[in-house]
Amino acid sequence: MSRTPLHPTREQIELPMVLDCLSDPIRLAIVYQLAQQERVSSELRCGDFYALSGKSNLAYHFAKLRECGLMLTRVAGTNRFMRLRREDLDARFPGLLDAVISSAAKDADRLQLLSDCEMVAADRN
Amino acid sequence: MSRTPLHPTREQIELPMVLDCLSDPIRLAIVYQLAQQERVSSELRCGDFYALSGKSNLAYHFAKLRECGLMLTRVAGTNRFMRLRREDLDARFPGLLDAVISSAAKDADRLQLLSDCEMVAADRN
DNA sequence: CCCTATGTTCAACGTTTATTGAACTATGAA
DNA sequence: TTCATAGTTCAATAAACGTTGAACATAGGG
Repeated sequence: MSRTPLHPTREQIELPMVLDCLSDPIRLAIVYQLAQQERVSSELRCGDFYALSGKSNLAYHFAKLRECGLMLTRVAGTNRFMRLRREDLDARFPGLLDAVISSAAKDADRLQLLSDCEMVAADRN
Repeated sequence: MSRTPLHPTREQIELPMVLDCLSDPIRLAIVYQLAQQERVSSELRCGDFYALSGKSNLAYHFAKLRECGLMLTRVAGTNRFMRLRREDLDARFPGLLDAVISSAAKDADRLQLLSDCEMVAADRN
């Protein structure tokens, strides 16, 4: 396991890659949940998303989210804590992330977004 | 040639499909150019985009843009006039289209966006 | 030390995607 | 009618994508 995964610099974040990353339902759900978590200013672990897919598939999506600059991974022991790159994204593409998040919230029932209770349930597991 | 291509209703427009559509550089350039054209409240023909790719490839991208609900095609003689579905998109995903357009404008040099002169040049051809 | 928990990496697979050129359709003009 | 123009459709190709399970790496707890 590499110590700290590579992330692009703020200027290296590209619009098409970000949009492509957000276009996958699982990745959109991950980003959405990370955005919800921002309000409590804490991070989430990979295992918090097992309700969405298997861990190997999640690792694949996490890598995509990191490579395109949407999220940041911090290694702590055997855990990886992740959070949105809110400041970088707002600087590069003002209003974009919020528009996507609130659009996703409007369609929460169509998109397989994890509710808070599902998150807690996955957490208990 | 079918008389009028099928378009999804406003409610059928899905966020992941829209984001995926916008994630392709050619389609993003098309949408960007259509957004510029909104200011003059006129439409654009398929041939106005020949600078971006060949016409068969453009027809493929136009179909994608229609199917995901981003644009509308009106048949007039041998021409097809296209415009953004601004009202529907703003109703479904408030602020999203504008955020994408202005983000694209900021990165105009990285993204292969057609400038106005290139549009005119392609038009003369 | 061994065992478990947490994630990543790899190979394999089937699917979808973007791109190309050729064939086709339909309209309008001469 | 004939010809040119504007776009679509089709078939073929190569590349990228998402998903799966097995193997691997690493850290912490007994």
